[in-house]
Amino acid sequence: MAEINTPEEKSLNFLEEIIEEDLKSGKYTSIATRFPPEPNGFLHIGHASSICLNFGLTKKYPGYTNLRFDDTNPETEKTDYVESIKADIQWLGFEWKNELYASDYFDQMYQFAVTLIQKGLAYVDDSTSEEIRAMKGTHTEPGKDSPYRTRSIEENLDLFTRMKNGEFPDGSRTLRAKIDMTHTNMLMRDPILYRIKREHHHRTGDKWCIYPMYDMAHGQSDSIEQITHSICTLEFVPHRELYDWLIDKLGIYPSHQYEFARRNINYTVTSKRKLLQLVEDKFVTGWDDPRMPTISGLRRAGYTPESIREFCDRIGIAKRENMIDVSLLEFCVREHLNKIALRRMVVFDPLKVVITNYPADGTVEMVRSEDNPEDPNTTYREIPFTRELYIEREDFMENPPKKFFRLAPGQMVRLKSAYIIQCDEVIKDSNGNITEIRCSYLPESKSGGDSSGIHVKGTLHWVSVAQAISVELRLYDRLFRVEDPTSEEGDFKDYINPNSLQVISTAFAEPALKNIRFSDRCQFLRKGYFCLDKDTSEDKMVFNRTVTLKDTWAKEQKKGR
RNA sequence: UGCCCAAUAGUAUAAUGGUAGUACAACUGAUUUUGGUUCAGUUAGUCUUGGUUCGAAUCCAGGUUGGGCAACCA
Repeated sequence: MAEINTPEEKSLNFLEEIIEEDLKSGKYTSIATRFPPEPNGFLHIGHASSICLNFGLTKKYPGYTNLRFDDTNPETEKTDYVESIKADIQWLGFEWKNELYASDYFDQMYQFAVTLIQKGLAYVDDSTSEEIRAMKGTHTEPGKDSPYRTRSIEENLDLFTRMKNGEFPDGSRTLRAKIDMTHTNMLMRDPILYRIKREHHHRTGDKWCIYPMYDMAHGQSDSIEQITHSICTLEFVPHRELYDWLIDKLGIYPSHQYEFARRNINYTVTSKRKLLQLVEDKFVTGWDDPRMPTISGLRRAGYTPESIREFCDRIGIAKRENMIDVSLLEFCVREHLNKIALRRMVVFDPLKVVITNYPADGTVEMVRSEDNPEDPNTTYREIPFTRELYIEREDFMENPPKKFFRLAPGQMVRLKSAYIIQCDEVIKDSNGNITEIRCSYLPESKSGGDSSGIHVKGTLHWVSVAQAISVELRLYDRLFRVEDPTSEEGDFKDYINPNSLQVISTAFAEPALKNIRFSDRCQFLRKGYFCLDKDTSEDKMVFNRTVTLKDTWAKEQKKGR
């Protein structure tokens, strides 16, 4: 990526400030961060923000970022998810230093637990989960000590070993930290460190029947990897006290946890649980459905890594609750696509136009049009122009309102890269439906050599009937009809946008579209940005709409109504 | 009636005791062979009450509002 070396005027976010201070004071000479996904779902746009943050920090400052799968709950975790997560991070354009797993450290974590027992800081509790909950107290009442809290170190050591050896049934015993049952921070009221769970682990198989809890695993993994800045979301703030307590009592490398606010985006949801529901209940076709806010969904929709990185960069990071306008994401992708997309003409809803003064002998005239007017070195493609064309049905009105710059009886428009035409006659069927428009063209108005002296306000996209190829279009819109489906009454699924997908099975495209590859991005003139979908087959090309073009005319019409 | 975190235009984010700025959105206008792009402009903000100070978005105190915390989830 060619970064322009302008003087750094952009202000630092609060983490960059902390890091610069740490570097300046000599606390660290380089930093280490990690991205710690749990492999139990697909990555979404919120994760992209965290990825850009963690990897971005070590791109900006000396250091590196590890990818560490937080796989301490074998019940929900799968290798499939590991693969999709890796692919998504790479697609976003980031490289991790080491690919690691919390499960790599199970032996060390077990030793840490033993150490705590030996120091009299952990004990085996025989209480049921109901009993533990009951003794935990509430926000306003202190908890009560478990009757097993005073067991001897020897007994705890023996019991914990036997827990590991599989001598006790699932859920019958836990290892708990011995802290303070009256602590104002509920997490410090003797948190559970280890539980018995006979579950096949995606990496360690059946080696273990006890697994560490998040608090016993995360900070310890950070410490083992000597992570300097462990960045997580705000809901982990109360965990920091326990994070620090464990590192302190264990006397291991002091990683530090910092928290930022997770990013929320309107008109969508970003909770793995809800996303999973949308997939399972078939509201979408899969995790990579282009309407999903997952990285794979955005990728399939045609978003570019550059545009997502730009978006994450623009929204920044902070510690306050937020709801980001999805229009910023759309702005970022339009901004990038405008620079790189190949211009093509596709008619979504055809209306036949016959140029009555054009030769009726089957003449095919090739006109030239730029692939991208934004590119000073643009290439060109040839488009066949003939007597019979299709234009967009919405581009013609028999009784147009004021400011309608398109085709209407007696009105003139330019056909992009071709000629100016004038509408002479409207042909209707017996039901009064318009079936054809008869026009005349101005031969001297050809693009590139226009000597007609006539200026028209409207330019239309078009395709030649005989040479048109038919393609399928999938027009995606936002998944929800309300900004925040989670805060509405009832189930969030009640607020799904019923028109989030419109399929046009036969649209008419200029022949050059045939040569489009999967890596290409297109702008269908006046319609939006599109990319080839994986459902494309030998007989039919399928295109997904990434985003529409800004449409001030549509806005104008809405105001009128 | 606990503990923790936060509060700046509609949205997001700067200003780190000294001119409240930027981007998106919205709205005007100019340019345009895409009603796109580009360009120019407009609207719009420090939660509240006190205090410290020559001076407060910033520091302090009280209040208000929003969020998190009582899974053998992460």
